[in-house]
Amino acid sequence: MPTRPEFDLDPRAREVLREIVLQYIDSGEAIGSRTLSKCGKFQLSPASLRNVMSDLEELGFLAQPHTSAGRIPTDRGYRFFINHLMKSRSLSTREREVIDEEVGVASEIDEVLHHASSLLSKLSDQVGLVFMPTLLQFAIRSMDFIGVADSRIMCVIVGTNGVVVNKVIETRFMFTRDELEKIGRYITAEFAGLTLDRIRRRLIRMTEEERAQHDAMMQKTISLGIDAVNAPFEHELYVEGATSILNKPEYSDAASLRKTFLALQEKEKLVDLLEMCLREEGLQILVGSESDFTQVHNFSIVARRYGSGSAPLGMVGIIGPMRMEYARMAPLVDYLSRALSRKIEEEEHHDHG
Amino acid sequence: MPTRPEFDLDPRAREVLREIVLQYIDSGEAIGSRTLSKCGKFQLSPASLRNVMSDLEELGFLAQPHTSAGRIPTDRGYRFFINHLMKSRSLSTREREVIDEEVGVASEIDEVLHHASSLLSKLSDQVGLVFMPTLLQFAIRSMDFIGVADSRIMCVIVGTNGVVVNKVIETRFMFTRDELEKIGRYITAEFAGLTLDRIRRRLIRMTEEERAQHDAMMQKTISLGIDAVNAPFEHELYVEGATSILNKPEYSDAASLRKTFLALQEKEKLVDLLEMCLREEGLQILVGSESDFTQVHNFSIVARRYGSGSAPLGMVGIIGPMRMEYARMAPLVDYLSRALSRKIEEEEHHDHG
DNA sequence: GACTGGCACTCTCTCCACCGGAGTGCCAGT
DNA sequence: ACTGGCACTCCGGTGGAGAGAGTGCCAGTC
Repeated sequence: MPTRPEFDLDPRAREVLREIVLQYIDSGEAIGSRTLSKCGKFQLSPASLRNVMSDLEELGFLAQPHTSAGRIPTDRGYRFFINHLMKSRSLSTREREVIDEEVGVASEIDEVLHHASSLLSKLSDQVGLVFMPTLLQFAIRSMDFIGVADSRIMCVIVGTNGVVVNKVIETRFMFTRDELEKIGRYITAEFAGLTLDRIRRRLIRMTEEERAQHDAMMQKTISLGIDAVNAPFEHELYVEGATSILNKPEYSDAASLRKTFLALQEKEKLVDLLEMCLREEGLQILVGSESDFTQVHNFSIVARRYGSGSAPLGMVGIIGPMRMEYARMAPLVDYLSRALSRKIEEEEHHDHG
Repeated sequence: MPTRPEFDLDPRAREVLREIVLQYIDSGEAIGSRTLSKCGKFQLSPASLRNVMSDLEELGFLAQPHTSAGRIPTDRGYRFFINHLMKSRSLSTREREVIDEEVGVASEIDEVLHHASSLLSKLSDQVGLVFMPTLLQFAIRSMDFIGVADSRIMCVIVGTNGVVVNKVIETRFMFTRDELEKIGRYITAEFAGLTLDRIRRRLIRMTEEERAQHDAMMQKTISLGIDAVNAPFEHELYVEGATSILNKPEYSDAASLRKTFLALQEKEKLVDLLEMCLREEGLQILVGSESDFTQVHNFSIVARRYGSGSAPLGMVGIIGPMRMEYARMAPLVDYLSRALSRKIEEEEHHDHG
């Protein structure tokens, strides 16, 4: 027995597996040998197909819900299908248009990201995900401060990629409007183009250098700058279209609906997962048991990084039951993430020019 | 037959109705004469109670799901209960503490409002609502502008009530950083304390007056000001805790769950409804048929205005099945809305001082 | 040796009949 | 005015029968 049995599945077995996965994705019901025989793709009797299916079950690609039901794919079956058997459907022109328009028209990247999750959800009929992590490798174009109340300052950071982030911070000092403008101008002039992380380190170094000089204004500037950079820019995770799971037969009973909704509520777990995915390049597909979270809830995730090549900004993707149309989801997520990335890179070049 | 039959319900019938509503709210099951007789509050036999119940049914306060079931309250029954029979439970100290802390601790009103809906949802075990309409009667403390890209300016408006609103607007002119600072300072100095609506009208008047003078800077100022005020500050509606309906027996089957989730998704309808409620002062309770939206979905809404007395800022409340603990929901919503209002008024006074 | 038909078996799902429980309305009696 | 009794209705659960779908295995065929 070879170490990687999936690579020497004979062509017929591959075809059978492929057909079972396709039909199961389509119908949601276990596939029996008779059904398979009647579909016309094989010139084999049910009995022969039973033998093939029995082999596939032994290899762990198929499983039976109960003794006398047809077979359904296992996680491993899906995985093999995705890696070796799937033929990605190309996007329809309509889908392409919808995405291009949504991404192209909106002026703010923030806005696009806000909408992207529900767009994705609509197009895929799954739950759309958009994740924007706290990025300390976020290069800034400008930083400004606006007084909101005596000791509360709103800090607005514009990134070189056009993303705008704002956050109210609590400060120790009081600031006049003039001071805030001055500080904003100073920090922007001094640090534009640097990442938040580097700015932070540099400011901290400056604290030490300045301590001797007793320059009150400089102290306030540094203090505010550090506060701004340290302020927890929260992860943002949009989970949109949870209602789409209401239609899925796998969640048709009230109990699993309940479980599933609650699972999608647990954003921390999803954030952890997406943060891990963020390290990898290219389209990623996680099936069931391939992560703790997806295993527990029988989810699959199709996601891809977006952002300029050098500095990924976040993840877009979909989450849904393991039985999903991978062949359609893959290009969809892929295309959207590329469209977003293109938009972001345009923004950056626009900035340099 | 009197025009308002509910006012001359004899005391015994009132007590029976009250008991039926209470028990039905508690159990969710239709109440029969036997159950009622056994509860001990009436020294009557089931047969006598049947007569009373039959009367109440004729008057439209009770209904039978089917011939041989007990009775459940109708919309009208709930209404009578709420108006004349309900004894509001006072909040537990724990509930009071949780609300006080949540409202007191958070520094930003925005933040409080963000959290208020999920707080309310948790405390009530219903769906929490927080609505913040576009308010043209929004008095400002300051207005500032920050360049985000060449023709895109982020406008940050701080209200006298401490609410911070920000929005990116598309402009016709290009602005330097200096110009933006100048404009912000000018508008803040000139218009602080006025409502957005008055600012808009004044700016429009100024357009006409200035047209002759050819002051480029002034033109840009007015143009940007008008853009900022006209920019659609969207209604914000937070609908939190939709998962709480998963537990309610009235939505236990998949079909009604589906309908209910989709209904809560239709935010426009909810916004319309809450906007209407905004006109009324004090705690409002809408039961089933009392509005189109609640009728279709068998919802009830308990909501109350918040904001300073003179200028209501929005609505907080809960939405859930008609069978809800009105006696607990009413004081809960009431207390939260008062806490929010207090917070907002503090903020305003703090500003004047 | 690969494929096929046949057969006995298993498991689920649906339909239907049945019955108990709960509740009602009505009536006669106190 | 209230009560007990009685016949009736309707819901919900239970249990068995039977159909349908699928399997495994075996013996037979090319």
